[in-house]
Amino acid sequence: MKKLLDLLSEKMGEAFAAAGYDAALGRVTVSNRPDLCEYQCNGAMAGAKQYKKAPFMIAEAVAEKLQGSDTFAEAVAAAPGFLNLKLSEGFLADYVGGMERDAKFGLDMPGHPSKIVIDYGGPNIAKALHVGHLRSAVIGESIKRILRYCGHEVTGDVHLGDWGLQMGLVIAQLQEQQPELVYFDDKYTGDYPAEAPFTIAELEELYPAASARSKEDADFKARAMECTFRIQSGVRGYRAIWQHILNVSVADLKRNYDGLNVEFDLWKGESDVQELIPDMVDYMKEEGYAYLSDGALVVDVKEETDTKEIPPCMILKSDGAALYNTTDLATILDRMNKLHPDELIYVTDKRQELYFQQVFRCARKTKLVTSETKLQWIGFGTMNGKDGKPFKTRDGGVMRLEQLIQDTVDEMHRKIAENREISADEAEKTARLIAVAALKYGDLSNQASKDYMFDIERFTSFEGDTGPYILYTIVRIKSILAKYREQGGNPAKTALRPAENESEKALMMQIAQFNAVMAAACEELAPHKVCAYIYDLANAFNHFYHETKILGEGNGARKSGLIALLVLTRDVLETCIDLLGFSAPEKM
RNA sequence: GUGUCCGUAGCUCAGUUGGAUAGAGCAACGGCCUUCUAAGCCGUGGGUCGGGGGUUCGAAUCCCUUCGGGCACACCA
Repeated sequence: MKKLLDLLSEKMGEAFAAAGYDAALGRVTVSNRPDLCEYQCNGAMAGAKQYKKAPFMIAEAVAEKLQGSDTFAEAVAAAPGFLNLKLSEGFLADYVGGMERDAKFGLDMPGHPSKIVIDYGGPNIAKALHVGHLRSAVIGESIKRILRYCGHEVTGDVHLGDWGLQMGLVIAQLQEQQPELVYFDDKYTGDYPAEAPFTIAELEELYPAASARSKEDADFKARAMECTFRIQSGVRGYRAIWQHILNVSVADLKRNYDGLNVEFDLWKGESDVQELIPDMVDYMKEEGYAYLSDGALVVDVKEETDTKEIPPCMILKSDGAALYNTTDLATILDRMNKLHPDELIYVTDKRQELYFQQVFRCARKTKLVTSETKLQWIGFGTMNGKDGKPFKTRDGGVMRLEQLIQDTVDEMHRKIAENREISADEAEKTARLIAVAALKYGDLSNQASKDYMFDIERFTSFEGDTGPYILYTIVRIKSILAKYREQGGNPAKTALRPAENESEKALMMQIAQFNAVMAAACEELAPHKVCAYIYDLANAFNHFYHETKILGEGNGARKSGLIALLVLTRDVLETCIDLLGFSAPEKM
């Protein structure tokens, strides 16, 4: 379906043309003066100079052409040259009715869907997820869902940090604590146990201990590097223990991401592309892209138009070792070979902007990607505490993500329990659902690129622009529909009718924005636009709800029309929150 | 130093890509439940859009300048 504003602009353009002016002037926007009109067109003012006429004259002439229109119930010229518009209720009902019958509420699917790989999450194995991982997961997941909803073919990859010195450190520390483990016996030739010799909790203890120790104990650091070398050169005991670490970590990561409704299609990591590196490096050398600079192998990525110095992209360190860039480039190569994507999207901390600029330029220059491949990077800001500085625990440490979620669930649980009577089991489930909504909405309602302030009090509040408020609105609708069914009604057999009061019309107009908002959110990879939209929609609904008796409506046809509007509102809201990555309970 | 992003109500944030009187929420104050969830709704107060110039019929939005802050600037990821 055409977007409502495009449709209105077309009609307006026809009126401009009929009055002898350029149809392109007929662009219609939502009114910024709701007291005066519903929609407006400012084209008369824009065209005044071109036609050397007073804008008001143009507006009047155009308004004249719109009299008797079946689209606009009202079209009047206002000084100095605005065209103030009100929609015909019948036209609006037809439009919204069209949405109702469409599986995607009037959102057009692309002629050629894009094949997209989105890289987000980026956890390290053997380390607990912390609050820094929250944004990548939440934003990436939402963007993935939005792109998918808009008709693209999207693959989400978690891109594990499962290679390098961090692995060696963990294993060196384990060897220190349990030297008797069979994995460390070079003479052992039998099978290794299927069961890991540690739990996730024990595993998470190893890295901090090893990291601290390596800073003061040179011998230990040397052993860690030796361990790293052994894993990387495939010594079987070390590979076996590494595999255990991977398995135990991934199982725990899945559990954590599950709790946040975050799902990855691929659980690939840095380790998966290591074997591609030697050939890739050779290729870059042979083709003359890479050269030695201060001992390191680099590819120049400067461009004429740069306003600042862009350092070259480093491929190998001066000691010949690969680094993050190398792995990321090899990953691009791997994805291009296996998935043939049209587009690659990365969701990372915004501090990595320059880094990704280098990697992208390098990938393009060295033809790892085609000239058509779209490379997009989305940098997100820091989650700050109430003091405006990066979020920390009370004692200044890094908070585990699990803890943050649990705190939010507890807070939610407390609020639910004090206001409503529900069973303990129900309360726990509902608290978790609302907590996830509170966290995600609190994050996603901000522009991703900006820092934002994490405030558990505010996010878990049922008042204002919050996740819980959105859920509450949905639950309210569900509650009415449930009662309607109890009374013998069937919401599926209802039909929309033209609005009969202002708040009902306002609700319908808000619903009608859906496809435009979704297209913009998809185009700009901007979940916060979906948040802003459902907040407006929830407000429009609550206003309508307050003014309109629904179940008490005596006129059967009208009641049926109202129920149909409720169903549509609920469906649009639930579709949107699903794209944000959370869901609503039946009751709360 | 270079580059980049940001500065909007006491606080947290929007601002439809240049339009009318700059909007929400929180906090404060006042009103609305015998009626579909009052976790709601309605209303009041609160602003030289960091400052200064410019472009334009018209600027929070575009350009210049200045102040203040965040971040990044090849062998970490």
